[in-house]
Amino acid sequence: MIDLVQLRREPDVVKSALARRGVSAGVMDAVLALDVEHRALLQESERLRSEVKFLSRLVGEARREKDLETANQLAEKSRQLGDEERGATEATERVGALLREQLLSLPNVPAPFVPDGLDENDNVELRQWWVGKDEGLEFPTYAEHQRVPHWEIGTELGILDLEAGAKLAGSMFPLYRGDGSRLLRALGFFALDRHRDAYEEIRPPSFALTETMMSTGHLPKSADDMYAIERDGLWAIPTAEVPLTSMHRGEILDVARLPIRLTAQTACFRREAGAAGRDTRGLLRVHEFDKVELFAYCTPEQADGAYADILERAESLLQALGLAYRVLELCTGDLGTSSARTNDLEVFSPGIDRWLEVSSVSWYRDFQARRANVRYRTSDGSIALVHTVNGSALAWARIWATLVETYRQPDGSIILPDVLAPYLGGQTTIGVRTS
RNA sequence: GGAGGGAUGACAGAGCGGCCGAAUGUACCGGUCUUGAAAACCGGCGUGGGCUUGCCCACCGUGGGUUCAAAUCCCACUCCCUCCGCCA
Repeated sequence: MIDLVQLRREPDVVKSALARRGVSAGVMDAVLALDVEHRALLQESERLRSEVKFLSRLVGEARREKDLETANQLAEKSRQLGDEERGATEATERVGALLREQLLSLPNVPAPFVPDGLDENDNVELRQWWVGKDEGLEFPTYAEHQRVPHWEIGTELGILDLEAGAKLAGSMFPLYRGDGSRLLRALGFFALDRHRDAYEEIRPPSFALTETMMSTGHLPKSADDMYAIERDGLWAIPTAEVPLTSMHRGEILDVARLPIRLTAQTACFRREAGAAGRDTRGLLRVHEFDKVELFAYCTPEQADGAYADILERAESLLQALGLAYRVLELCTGDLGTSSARTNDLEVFSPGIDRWLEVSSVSWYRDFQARRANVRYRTSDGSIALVHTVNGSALAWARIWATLVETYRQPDGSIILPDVLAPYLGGQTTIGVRTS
């Protein structure tokens, strides 16, 4: 949620910032008008309330002095005012709810340097990385045996069984088996271990309350993109960002504790409601995938550092795995609702000849903290909203796909990067022919 | 799933219709004293909102209700604790 006080104080600044994200001036003016109306109603209902309280005190005093006649008169007057107040309060709440609803639907103010644009085509590529780039090597040319899509490799080696997954839960619910399942497990352990030096590992619930979903901005906007368990009022989390952002909901943190850095691997559930028919093959787009998330609660001053650290860690994982990738600065049109700035990492998948998003690092400024009411006490005793920053490191389904394609050998087997060996009992090959 | 007990400020813990936004203690901040510290003493010490910046309003788990007036009474829900049952 954006800052209403700021909107009130510098409407033109906020208006022009949100105009970059396609919010019309008319919408903003409507919000401002609601705010004016709300405050006027609030003043009136508070005035009435104050009077009722004052009269009630007099009733008590009159009673104590046994002046029942005065007491009854005052009580009658107070009752009338009370009726009036009830009406005023109802109106105030109705307008307040409307205002809040409008405010919740507004996106975050983008960082000044975020490029203008309509959609993903206007994102700006910042850099690319591949093995040997520093030594002057060109972008890798992939051989024929690497130009095989992962779903074919998976079937051939018996490590990915999409039909079995579909049988159990419908299409786009993958089932990994044998060494494929072990590889997935290894990737998660590998990443979590690398973040252990600075991030506390969390294993949160996979479901969250509506209130929790509101905090991150996933509700009310993205309800159709999430799985709901209506009977119990729960939603399946689309990312660990959801529980991590709400871990300190409603708290006032001591500034000495900041930044609080957390990491978690969870299953991520996505209905992909708007993506029917797109990227349906293999692991490109699935309803459930595992992802390690990095997260930080911090002061505004710490936000840049926290952001850089998360981005660096995500890149470092890709480099350790030897996968070619590029870094994008998302344009205003492709930015998530809650985000002020986002960098996507896309890995190059040779089997399908495409860049695949495997990480998204975002700075939310105080947008989520305002919804979730996460604050901190500064050294001078005042209270301010924290900033939240998070990023994936990494989303494993697409990494899994890219790994088996990139490291496929002429004989069809896979030789994995050595860094994974400790997590695979020393094994680095899949599908080696022993004969 | 059954029975009972509970939820009050950072923490502990009073209050159980009327100056109660809330006693008291601890912690914390400032001061006096001291060479310094501790102790002692004095003062301060929740959050959010509105406007005429001095006042007003809201908040005692959550949501309703009763009343002139609710932390206090009634109803529902949530969570925690104890016991029983079931269970990986």
